[in-house]
Amino acid sequence: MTKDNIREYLLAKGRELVVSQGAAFLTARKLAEASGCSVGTIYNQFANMDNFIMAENLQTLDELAGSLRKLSPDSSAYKTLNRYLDGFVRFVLSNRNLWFMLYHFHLQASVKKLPRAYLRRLVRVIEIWRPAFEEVFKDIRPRERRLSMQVLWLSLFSVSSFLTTRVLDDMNSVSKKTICKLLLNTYLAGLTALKKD
Amino acid sequence: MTKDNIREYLLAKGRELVVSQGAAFLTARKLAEASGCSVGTIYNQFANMDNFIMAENLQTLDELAGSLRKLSPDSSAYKTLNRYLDGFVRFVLSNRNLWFMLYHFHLQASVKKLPRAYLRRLVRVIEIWRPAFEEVFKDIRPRERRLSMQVLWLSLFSVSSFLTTRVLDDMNSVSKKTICKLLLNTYLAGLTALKKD
DNA sequence: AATAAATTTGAACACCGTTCAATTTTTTTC
DNA sequence: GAAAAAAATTGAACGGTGTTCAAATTTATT
Repeated sequence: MTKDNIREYLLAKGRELVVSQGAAFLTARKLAEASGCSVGTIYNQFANMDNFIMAENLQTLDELAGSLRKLSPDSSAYKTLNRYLDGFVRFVLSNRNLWFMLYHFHLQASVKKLPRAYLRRLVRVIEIWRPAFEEVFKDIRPRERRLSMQVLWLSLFSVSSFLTTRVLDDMNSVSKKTICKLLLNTYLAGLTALKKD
Repeated sequence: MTKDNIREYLLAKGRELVVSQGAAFLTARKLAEASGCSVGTIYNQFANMDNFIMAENLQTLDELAGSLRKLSPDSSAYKTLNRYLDGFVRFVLSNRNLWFMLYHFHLQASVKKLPRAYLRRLVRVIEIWRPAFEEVFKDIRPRERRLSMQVLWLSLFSVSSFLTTRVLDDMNSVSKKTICKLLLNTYLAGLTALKKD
């Protein structure tokens, strides 16, 4: 822990805490203790804890993007979209605590305006889907296609908050992945049907 | 404020605070001051603040259900579904702070199991849509129809969290209502298309 | 070695939910 | 109506939270 990477060190330690103990465990004092410094040092690196959490969340979104980018295209653009969905669901389920924190903060902070950096990351994730999406719906007008894509992503992103919790287990007998696949493919089928008019 | 309706009085005052100042303003001490009692009295009526917030949320869900039930059917079941959506969006937008608290708590508490009373209210809202939904998709097998209905409701409910915030304003040029209508109708079109196979 | 700059520290502040012995109010009994 | 018993209310106190900032320490410069 040299002085030029304290920031990264704190982020790494904070990530550990969230992964192992949950987002609620991430407090200034606990982070300080885990990192072997005082609370003041944290506030030297980050304006406040919300900013720290935001920095963690940016990392999480970057990891998601990296994870999705690693996926190779399937035989059809349609199948590729499903592959991205699989990757998305898998990422959320294997990073439950991090994703929960992301969403929790998202909701908390979004009362005000969301930071540009955060919105940029969200857009970046959409951009990964876009080529496949555009190929499947190349005969839809760009404006509408763009909107449809955003609404689809918004739906999946919204529903993903429930993937980190037990709610869906109580309400439904099918798996979380099945729910997401049903949502995706019904929506895509709807777009396909509507474009024929 | 007689002793047999302290509970209701506290809930009413709490509601006022949330509506006018936001969910973050609802603390034990502020509620006590606004209600003209001490914090102890609140804890006499509610085991903890989470339970209090839950009680508020149950009220909110009941109000939503009441508001939807007031809507008369449209000329077709399909249009009726859209009417319910309108009512839902309108309710959320005109009760932003209450809905935000509902969702915020939902997420917070759902790390554990959600209370039966809460799940019952959610089911109650779905039940309002069901007749219209079943009429539109009467030739889908009951099992799949039920699942599709739940996934649709889950999507709308999830997305609704964003209706209370400014996120959608930043990402999109269209109105929030348009987004929800697009989601609903594309999904319904998808179901219609898929059932023909 | 002495000075200057930068960094780290952690007690202190104002909040938060929550508890519970002591007080006040209400009810019951005589 | 007075006295005793039961019930309800109170609010200081506890341990926790984010955050601040003067003082101590470390690092860099002269």
